[in-house]
Amino acid sequence: MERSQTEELMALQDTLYFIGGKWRVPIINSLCNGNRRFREIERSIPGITTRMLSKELKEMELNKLLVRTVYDEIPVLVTYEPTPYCRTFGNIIQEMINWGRAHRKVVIKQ
Amino acid sequence: MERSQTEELMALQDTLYFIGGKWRVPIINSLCNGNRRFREIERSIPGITTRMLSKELKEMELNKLLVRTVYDEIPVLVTYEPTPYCRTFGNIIQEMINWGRAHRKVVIKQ
DNA sequence: GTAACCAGTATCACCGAGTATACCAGTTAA
DNA sequence: TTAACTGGTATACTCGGTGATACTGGTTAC
Repeated sequence: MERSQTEELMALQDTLYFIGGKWRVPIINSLCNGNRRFREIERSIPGITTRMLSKELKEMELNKLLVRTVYDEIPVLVTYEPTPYCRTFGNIIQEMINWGRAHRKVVIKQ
Repeated sequence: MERSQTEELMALQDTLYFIGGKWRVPIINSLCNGNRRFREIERSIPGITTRMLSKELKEMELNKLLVRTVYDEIPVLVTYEPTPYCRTFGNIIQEMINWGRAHRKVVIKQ
């Protein structure tokens, strides 16, 4: 019981660390919703800057959360494809959406 | 479809905003695990400082996530009790624990 | 020819979440 | 009487995540 409480907490904190900042989860969600191109993802997340999106996508590629592909067409075409690993986060995102809907209220954001 | 994607994103971002920092979710988890007293909660979350715990608990009381009760015993006894509203976050926490367990790996934290 | 799109990069600057450390008044156990 | 516990408060500091803004090189549509 004492032991399992500690183990639970560690798992929880790993997940929180993975979530990290403000944009990782919305980006995963956007990818899972079928958005693939840079500007497409950008438009699907109002408020995000190209800088933050670019930074996150790079990190997510390193962490095997997505595959970036450059097609040698003219003009150049770049796609971001979520990996199966990325999609394992789907349950949490769904629960977050459910909770957000259920507890909709006035929330002051900056 | 376009509309529902936006609505989904808003719900998601509300939840992320609610989670806020590093400590809110571990504290909710600790309360849901039955911890009630200040030092008890503090000990259940290695790494947290009294300052952060105090700050979070105050905010959570304002947000009706917990009820703080002072018992006029000697010595004074203070308890923090999670509200039903607080407990609605349980599903997300459980999913986070599940994900963290499944994707256990070396994660560099500071 | 110019405006708008794509896929980003480059700087600069901020600010607040989080850390570190010390302290307090009261109580209890050895 | 000294140490350790309870339930916190006070002060100072840091640092990195984020925002704002501008720019690039190429392409396409009007």
